[in-house]
Amino acid sequence: MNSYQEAQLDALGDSTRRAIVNQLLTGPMPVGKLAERFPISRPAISQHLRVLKEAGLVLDEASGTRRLYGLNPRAFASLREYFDEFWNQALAAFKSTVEGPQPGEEE
Amino acid sequence: MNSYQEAQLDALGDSTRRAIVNQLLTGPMPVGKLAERFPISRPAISQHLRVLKEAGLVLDEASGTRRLYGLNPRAFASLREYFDEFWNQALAAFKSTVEGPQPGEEE
DNA sequence: AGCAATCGTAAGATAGTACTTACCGTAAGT
DNA sequence: ACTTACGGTAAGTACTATCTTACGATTGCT
Repeated sequence: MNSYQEAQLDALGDSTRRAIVNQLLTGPMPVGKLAERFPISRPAISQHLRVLKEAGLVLDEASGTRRLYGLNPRAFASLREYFDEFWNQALAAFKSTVEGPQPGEEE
Repeated sequence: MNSYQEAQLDALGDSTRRAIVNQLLTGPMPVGKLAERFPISRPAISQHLRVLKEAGLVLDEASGTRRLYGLNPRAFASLREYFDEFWNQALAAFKSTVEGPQPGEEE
């Protein structure tokens, strides 16, 4: 029900950002190191990281001239709960269909 | 790890499609009825439904001249498991950071 | 202080995606 | 058979987001 998931799902709607997140699964990483593993430029990675950060999916920490980015476990716990709840409701909606579909209900 | 989630997250990366999914949470609905509740045209809804269907998030069933669309509970169960697994790994990556961050590990 | 390394941001170009209008096919009703 | 209702598809347009290049700011090193 929360509106946080809106931004999170928007952020995960891009395959490059999902790849970044997967890369961070091995542990925090500075921007440059991260960009080396992708065929796109470092600023592009930086922009993606901003989106992920605004969505709360990643956390950043300055470390000298570098900046480490890592996953935010709480965000993924939140998403898990979201789909847990969603699955329950979807199942209920589905079952009510099988038992008695009322397609032509008026507004 | 499955590639199914790729298409599913792509599909859920659009706010209109998320709104459609939320609408279907109350039960299956024909396309026209669904389109009435949105400020965009029926073909637009139809196109969104195609994306959702290809991602396996919704199921459709012909009913006379109408076509009922409903949520696919299995897809959301799959997403829930995905984030469950993901959360575990993210947590592990996060903990290993706190205990001993190795930022300058060479490629 | 000067230099090198790392990263964020701005501006512009490119590509992708969503939307509309128009059209066609199919099913039900008269 | 004709008409109406419903929905999918095609083509074209508009918008949004992604990417690149260029620049500036901050930190650490000598």
